[in-house]
Amino acid sequence: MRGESTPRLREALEEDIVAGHLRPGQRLDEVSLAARFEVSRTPIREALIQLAASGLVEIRPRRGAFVVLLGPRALIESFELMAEIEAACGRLAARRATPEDRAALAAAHAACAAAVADADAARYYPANAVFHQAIYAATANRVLAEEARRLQVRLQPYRRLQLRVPRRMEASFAEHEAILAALLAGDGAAAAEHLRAHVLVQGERFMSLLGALQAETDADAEAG
Amino acid sequence: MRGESTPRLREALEEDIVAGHLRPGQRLDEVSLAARFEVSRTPIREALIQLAASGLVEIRPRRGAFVVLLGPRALIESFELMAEIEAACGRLAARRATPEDRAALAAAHAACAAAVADADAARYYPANAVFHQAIYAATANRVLAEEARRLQVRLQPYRRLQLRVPRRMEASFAEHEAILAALLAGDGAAAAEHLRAHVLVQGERFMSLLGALQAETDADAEAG
DNA sequence: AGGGGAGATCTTGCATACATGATCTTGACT
DNA sequence: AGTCAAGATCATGTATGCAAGATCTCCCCT
Repeated sequence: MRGESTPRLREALEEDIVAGHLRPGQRLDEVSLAARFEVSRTPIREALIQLAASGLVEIRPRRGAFVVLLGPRALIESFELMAEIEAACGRLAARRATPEDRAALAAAHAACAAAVADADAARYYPANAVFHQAIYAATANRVLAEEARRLQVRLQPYRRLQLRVPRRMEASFAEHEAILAALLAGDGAAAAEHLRAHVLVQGERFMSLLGALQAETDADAEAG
Repeated sequence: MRGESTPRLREALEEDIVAGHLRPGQRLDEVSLAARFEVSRTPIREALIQLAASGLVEIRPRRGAFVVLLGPRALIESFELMAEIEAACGRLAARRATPEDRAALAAAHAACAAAVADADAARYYPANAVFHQAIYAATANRVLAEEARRLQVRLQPYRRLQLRVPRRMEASFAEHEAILAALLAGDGAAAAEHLRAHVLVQGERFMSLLGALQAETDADAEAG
């Protein structure tokens, strides 16, 4: 067997979780996964441990591994942390962005604009992620950028639901405009504030959506 | 063998690294560790993977595990990230600290004061860590607090060297006074600024210390 | 004498085996 | 009929075995 199957497994599982193929709360059985990927339990276990460390999976001793299901409180707190991290990125990026960084930011913003023009939400969300990653890169701080990226991945499974929030895409894009302007103007404080608000409002809208979905689910449960 | 040896191993290794028993850059041989802890390689491997995820260890494929040795650039970036995280903690803690949180902050500060009065650096540094953790706790955001704690642990092996910076303890304590005052006054912006500066200055002093030590080592190498 | 390469040795990465704790099933009792 | 307990069943946690890559050594060649 050629080596290095663990990284492949980790990426495949991460992809499945982030893409929503594996739902939050779902149990991840080592034996089934081993069968599915045609490897032994050992590399599966190692991949699961890594995913647990990155916050996508929770391992309960002797009980198994589960796709992390963030409760309302943990979700709020995670969005708050994300808001602070992104604000920090904005502060630093505004001061340090190189001409290349600025070009990348503008290009990512343009990609978002194209998606908005086509009202193509399925294209907007990846473009949005790229825009944010361009901000991380412009901080010239890889440790910070990596931290931001990890949090982004961790929240990805929940962001997907936002596709259902009406007119969220247009609102998000308008916020991006203000963020980009502040960044290009080198105004760190403004960029930080716009980013903080941008992420927090996402979190809030998401939470209210979650409440609506929960009510819906409860109603279904009663009806059924 | 009764189960659950991996968490114990992880903590023991983390302790050894943070306490400086295992030096940055040192190789961690699975077989030796297994012999030392009287377990098989399997739980050792799993503990190492977890430590790699928390940033204390680096695993190079097919090459083995090494205690992470942050280069100058990564160190600067890590301190910068820490400064931003702590600033965020300060902002939120100033607004949200409960009476219990305030009491804990005051108590931690008093412990620092006692160590300063006795000029006892060995006691000051743990007390300092407790003070900062009290700030994290006061944010009422466990996700953020956990993130801060993880970074604190990650930088711990390097902070130890600061014991050698002259009058650093007094300077640190003076900065704590300003931080505590802002927190108790509910002034989030001031608390954030004081904390950011506090951590950044730590990082800067640390880096210059590192430069001095490096020069010393080089001189020794030439002399030897 | 120094550098490079072939073979030996060692370590990691993965597979498999086994034991213990968790879960599920079944049956008895209230 | 419902509940609880004991046994069966199963999954996890750990140990051990094995193959392949990395490192080290030593010798040959320039």
